[in-house]
Amino acid sequence: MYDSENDSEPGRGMERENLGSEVPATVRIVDIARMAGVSTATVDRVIHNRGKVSAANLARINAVLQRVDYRPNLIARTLASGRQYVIAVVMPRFAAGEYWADFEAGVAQAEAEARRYNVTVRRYCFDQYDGASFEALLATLRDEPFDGAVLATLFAERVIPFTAELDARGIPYVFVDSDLPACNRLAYCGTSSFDAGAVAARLLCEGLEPGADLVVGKILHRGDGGSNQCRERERGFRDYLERHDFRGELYDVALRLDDEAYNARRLDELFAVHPSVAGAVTFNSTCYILAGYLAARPARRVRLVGYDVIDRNRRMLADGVVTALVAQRPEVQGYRGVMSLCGWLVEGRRPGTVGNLPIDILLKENIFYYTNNII
Amino acid sequence: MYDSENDSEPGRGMERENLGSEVPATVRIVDIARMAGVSTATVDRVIHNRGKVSAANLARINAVLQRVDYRPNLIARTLASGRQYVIAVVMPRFAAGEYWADFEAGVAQAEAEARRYNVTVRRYCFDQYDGASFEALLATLRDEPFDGAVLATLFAERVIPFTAELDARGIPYVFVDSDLPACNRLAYCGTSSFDAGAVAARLLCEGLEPGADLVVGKILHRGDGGSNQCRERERGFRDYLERHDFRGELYDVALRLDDEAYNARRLDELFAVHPSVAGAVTFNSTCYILAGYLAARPARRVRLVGYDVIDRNRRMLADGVVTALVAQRPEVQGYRGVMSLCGWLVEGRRPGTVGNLPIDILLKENIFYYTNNII
DNA sequence: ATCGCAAGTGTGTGCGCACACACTTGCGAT
DNA sequence: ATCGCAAGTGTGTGCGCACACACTTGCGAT
Repeated sequence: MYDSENDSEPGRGMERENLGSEVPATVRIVDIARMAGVSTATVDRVIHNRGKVSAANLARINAVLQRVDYRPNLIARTLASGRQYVIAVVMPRFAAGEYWADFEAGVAQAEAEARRYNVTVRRYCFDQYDGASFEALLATLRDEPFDGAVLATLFAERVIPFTAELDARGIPYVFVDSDLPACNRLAYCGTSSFDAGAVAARLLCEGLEPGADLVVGKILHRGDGGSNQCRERERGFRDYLERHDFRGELYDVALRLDDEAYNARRLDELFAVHPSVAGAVTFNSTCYILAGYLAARPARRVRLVGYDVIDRNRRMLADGVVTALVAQRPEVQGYRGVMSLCGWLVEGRRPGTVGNLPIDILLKENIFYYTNNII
Repeated sequence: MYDSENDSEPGRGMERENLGSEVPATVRIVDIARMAGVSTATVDRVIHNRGKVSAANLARINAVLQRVDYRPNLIARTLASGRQYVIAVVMPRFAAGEYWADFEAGVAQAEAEARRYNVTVRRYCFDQYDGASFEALLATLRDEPFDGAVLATLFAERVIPFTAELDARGIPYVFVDSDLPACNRLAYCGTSSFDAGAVAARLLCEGLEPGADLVVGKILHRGDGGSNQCRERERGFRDYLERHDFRGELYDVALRLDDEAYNARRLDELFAVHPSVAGAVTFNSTCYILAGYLAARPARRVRLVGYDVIDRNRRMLADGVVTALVAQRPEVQGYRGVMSLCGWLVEGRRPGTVGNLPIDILLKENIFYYTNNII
């Protein structure tokens, strides 16, 4: 049972003398200095490991620190220290309403909060469909000064060697979007892509009759095998089907971002050849492309599951064209990515290494409230 | 497209003189005082509306404030001002693993963060199944000093007159659990209970054949009509059924918290009389009671939907006994409830009045990651 | 014997703000 | 003519900490 009191509070300014061996409610550096019989500067040296302290004083001060459970006043620390930190956020460029716009909203909120701790955020954007642009951006970053980085891991093979450089420079980094456990990251803020694949599979299969086949819609990258995230989701998706004795076929169809006519031709073709298709899935946020096609052909009863609550998907879900969306709180990823780095730099507070976010399920009935995920 | 630069940063300590009519990167009170030709104290009076400023100076200072978009350094403000705030959190008493324990976790995190702004949190707990205990607690609160309150609205009829008292005392308050829009609350942090009822209905009906009947499990309160939250959810639930032409019957069954044998008897009886029952729902977190009964009788194929991811429900969901859970992020409610009040008291930052949280859907496939919802 | 230097140590200042306190001015009451 | 008082106004200090800087001490090199 919980029913505590939690009284207390400093009484600061009242008589703080004559504490004898008592530990005052809130301990300051001067208090420690007095208890250890040294000056505040020496205490400061110990607290910050600046060296130049005699073994005797070091021991004495550490003993006091131990005893009183000193917690520095971060407010005062930030005010006193002019230390400025720069956090680099490496993420895809985006237009309004796209997936990464939500991520950016989280970054922006973190930026506003982190400012008071003398932390500045700097964005570096690349083209998510062009690995070369990412490579070029990394080259730029080699000459940029920053104290920590948030890295979107879309191009996993290129991220990995870069993190080795960061390790060498002693710069901490946090992953978002998908994890690369092999790297020495300070943290990962995102969902388990593999399991998010399984969730999509479950949602898609729920109402499907045994013989049904599926379509997998894909947007091809330039010279790459697709984002790390999408590959992992697909693995999880197929794994689920396998474990649940799915008997149908999966047909890949390559779609284009901005070519509705082309997409319609490809899909018409596919449905003509395979009339048994009764479900469709995309492993990124472009499920609105398939939805747009299906909305115009209501006769085809196709269950459709995709990822990410961007405006266009949201509408299609509310309209009943999309069956379900699986989402991963991009704003939270942006917010936490920056804030976890901020906490580490400013306070030395180490975040949980793998902070897997919940995998959210959105249906027509609950989509309206899916917003406002950051605290 | 986003690809900004965001350079800048103070250069504090460098030459800050000779700024002419330029606005320095970061404006302090002394800067404003200099620009307005007054002392910092006079600026301080204007900023805090302390009065005792001549009309001429007032106008001049306000003009400067307008021009430079002054943003007080909250760090410095907090450090300088010894002002202490107390936030009262009025919530049900709980045991580990119960619903309100999650809420408390959020309160605790907020407490830790708010401490640095000289904000103290004080809990006041009542018995959620006993309206009289709530009434008694409110009586206590009349003599307690606090600067803001977070109120769980289980006993709506008793909360409403109390808020009138708070209004009279000029104390801001925030609702959690369920909203009471008629009150003058600073904010509401929680889900739309009505729509959360609809979500449960959708999840329950999804795989149900037309003629199936439903059971509604309830825990009776002492001398009350059930919590506001539960009543609203039930309204939403029934509304959904009506809108979707549900033809079956709904049978209420009154269960007891700690009397397994009793519950089994009542349920055996009910299923004997109504073998057509194929779905069950509870409108609070006690769905594990029904789940425990059904787990021991695997022959009955009953879809079961409930609320809140407490340990016992989580286990039953993972085991496949519970079909789905609807959840409302209690930790976030606790966290935001306190923090929104904190922001208001310390910074004068007004939160959004109705911050409806997302309505979360948990299935066997995504329950594992449902944790860690606070930032 | 003298100097340089590393290892220790303490004093003083400022971060931006809030607020206590002292002070000035002018006007009405006596 | 003098006093009290309200309305304005400014100076000074401290919140807890970081850090620049000056200083002392002792030892090895010359």
